[in-house]
Amino acid sequence: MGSTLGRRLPVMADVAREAGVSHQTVSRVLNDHPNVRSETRTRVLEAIDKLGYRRNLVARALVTKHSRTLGVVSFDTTLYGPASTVYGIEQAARAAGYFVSIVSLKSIDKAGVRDALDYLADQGVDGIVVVAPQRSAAQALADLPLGVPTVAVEGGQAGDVSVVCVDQVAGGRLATEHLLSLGHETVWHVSGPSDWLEAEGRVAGWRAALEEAGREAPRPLAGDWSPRSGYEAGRSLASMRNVTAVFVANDQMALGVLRAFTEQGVRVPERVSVVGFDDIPESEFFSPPLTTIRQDFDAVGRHSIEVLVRQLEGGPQERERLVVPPTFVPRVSTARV
Amino acid sequence: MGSTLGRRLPVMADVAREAGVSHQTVSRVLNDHPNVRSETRTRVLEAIDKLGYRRNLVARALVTKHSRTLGVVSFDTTLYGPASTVYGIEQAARAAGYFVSIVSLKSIDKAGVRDALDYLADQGVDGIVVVAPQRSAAQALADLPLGVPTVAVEGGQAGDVSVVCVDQVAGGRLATEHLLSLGHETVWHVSGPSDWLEAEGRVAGWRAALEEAGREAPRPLAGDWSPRSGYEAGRSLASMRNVTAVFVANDQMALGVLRAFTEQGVRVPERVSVVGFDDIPESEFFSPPLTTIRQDFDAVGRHSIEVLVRQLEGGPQERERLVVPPTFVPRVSTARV
DNA sequence: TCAGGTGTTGTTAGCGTTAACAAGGGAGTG
DNA sequence: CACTCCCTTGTTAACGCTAACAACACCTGA
Repeated sequence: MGSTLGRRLPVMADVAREAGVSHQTVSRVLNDHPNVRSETRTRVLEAIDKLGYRRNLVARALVTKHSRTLGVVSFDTTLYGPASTVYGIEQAARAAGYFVSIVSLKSIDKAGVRDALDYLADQGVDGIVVVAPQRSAAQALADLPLGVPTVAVEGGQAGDVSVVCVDQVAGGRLATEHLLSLGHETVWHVSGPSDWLEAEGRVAGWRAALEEAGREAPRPLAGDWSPRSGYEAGRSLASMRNVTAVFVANDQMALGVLRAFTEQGVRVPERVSVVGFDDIPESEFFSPPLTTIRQDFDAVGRHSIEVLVRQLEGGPQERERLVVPPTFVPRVSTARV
Repeated sequence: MGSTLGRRLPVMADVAREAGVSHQTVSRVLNDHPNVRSETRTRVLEAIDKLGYRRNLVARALVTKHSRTLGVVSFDTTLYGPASTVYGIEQAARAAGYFVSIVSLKSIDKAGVRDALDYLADQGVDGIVVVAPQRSAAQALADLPLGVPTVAVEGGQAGDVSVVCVDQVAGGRLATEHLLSLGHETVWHVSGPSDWLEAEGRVAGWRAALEEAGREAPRPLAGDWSPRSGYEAGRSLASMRNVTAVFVANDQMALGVLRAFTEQGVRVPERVSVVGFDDIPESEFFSPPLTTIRQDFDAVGRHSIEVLVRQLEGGPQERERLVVPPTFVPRVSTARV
């Protein structure tokens, strides 16, 4: 209403004049200050409504020193994991009354992370969530003397900041133990890129489970998370007669493995069992439907905001470390020997 | 480093004092004003460096009335399409010197879109990109008298705002004509939810291609983009002996269709040919690899920012409409009858 | 020599809000 | 009835920056 097409937008003073009070009283009404007579409050609210006034958050931020904006630094939000995490972050942040400003990096070298952090700090964000799944990113974070409260997601033992992550080692164990329990002699592994903490954790869990069972760990095949790299690993594995069980570090690569097996006439799960990781929405409809380890990305996103907001509003506390457990999702790509 | 742990951050006046100039001169240096003696400039830059000064963008925004922040409203950024589009938007925006503030909606009713737009306008964004793939969202946009320059992505004929989109009708044609050219009598269709403009465009293209070839269009099966809905459609289709060609409105549903066919012993492409839409990274590794229609989401994102920035920096022009053509990606899920 | 331009710098006044303090009026208490 | 206290409101001063204008030095040409 009160459209005032070409004219300037109403400011607090305009509302004050309209309501016959001082601008400070308007401010009090807007900020739910207790000591305002209810009749006055009503009058102010009516004036606000009449003029179509909206408070200027930039001016507010200037004086309060809080922008109510959180920054998010992430790597390739096209991937399911980061996308879901960022989604969870955004939802939780908005629910907590914060805006979210995003920086998606294409490469995660130290300089990239540093730039992103500077960039966001310049903008005046109140806090930052860094989705730092690579060793280099976590490292960069650890080295940075940042003036803004920060939380790392999937960030390993990242220096002095709080961390929220999924227990990758437990996930790797879960997958491997499941395969061993089906009677497989040993379990092969297609890993993620070695620079990634998640990849490393899964390898560690896989290795630990094998060791505990007194089995030899075969040399892992390295992938890069892409279906293609899984496909290539799958071709290698298909040619080895002694492979009966494979733990693949994510579902996309598992898809590639399945494809390679299909092409080579290696039947899953009859001849080889396959376990993936992530539980992307597609895996249930792979051929065959993929047994996998589910990561609750949404929970990770939400928790990261909880930790950050607690830090923001509760003053400077010591850093936290929150671990979200993965869950086992049995489907049909695994079977007894 | 001038770390000044407990102390307040340096402001322009501090730099001015350090360099022995006025704060306005510091401002001039920072804004690349031409009329500054190079010796003075050097002195100021040294002072900035020494004090570790960073300009306060909030204060700057208050006086310039530009926040150099763009808002993005999107629906479920967990899906590959929106995620890729938003990624393209973010990259392009940052390259153009803008921050990006994101709002991901869970539901796209009119109220949701309106709230998101208000929310961003409050924050003081300079412009907004709305990824509005649903009729209701586009409608909401059309009805809103918004004070901020706005661009719609996939927004149909959205009222008075500029639109950037992929030519869905052409995509539907491409898929259907391909199948007809392989000698199929007719082409069945698994569509997206009817509220989605993209779904509607694909149906229209499919129908047009069939009509032009003088073929009867079978009743389309409605899905909701999810693999599961594709799976269910696939089960229906598998039971019909006269089905030889199916155009599925996205790759995820196509995966479900393939799965259902596999379960029912319907061989692809020997008995039925299947074409998808989107070209997600996984489709190349489906069983069989999926023939599909590729959407260049990245380009869409980039273009939307180009249009928006042009509008922002070039003053008020008339609205534009930019259409990105889809491309055909032949793989092995389609064959001659 | 002086008028007029040009390049460089400084001064002042906001931008729209909240914080801090001041002030006025009515109720409660001795 | 005087005094205090609290509730309500107003006044003034920041927040850190840019815009607009003023001022001064220097150079040019008549």
